[in-house]
Amino acid sequence: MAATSSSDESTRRILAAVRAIPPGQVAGYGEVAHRAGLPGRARLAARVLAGNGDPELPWHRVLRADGRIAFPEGSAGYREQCQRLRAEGVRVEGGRVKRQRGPRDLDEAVWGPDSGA
DNA sequence: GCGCTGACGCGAT
DNA sequence: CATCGCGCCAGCG
Repeated sequence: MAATSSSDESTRRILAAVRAIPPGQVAGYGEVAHRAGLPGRARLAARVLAGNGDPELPWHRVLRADGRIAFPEGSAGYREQCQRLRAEGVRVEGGRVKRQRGPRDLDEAVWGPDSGA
């Protein structure tokens, strides 16, 4: 068998982390990368999503650390991601994703109450 | 072999 | 809260 390239391995892990994101919930690129065992490789996660080929991959649940859509406003990807998130019950305002639960505890509220619990 | 760009992150201003 | 700059790695010309 072909040698398991670290890059492919990392890619596989990142995709798995993205698939692990439950509906109605979102995660940041850095968060996904961290879950994949690649802390600090947020850019790599983005690269993977950009080159993915899985229609079932919930890439739309992946946003920037600020909770903002990674795509430029008005872009096709932006609209699609925004629409998909709304379809899952995610509140999107001005390209910013806000959770439905209204806890103002940033530490707990940022990316999911059960994310790290 | 080299430099630029990019679905990023975080600290500082 | 918005903006700027630096650091990070990987693909591409």
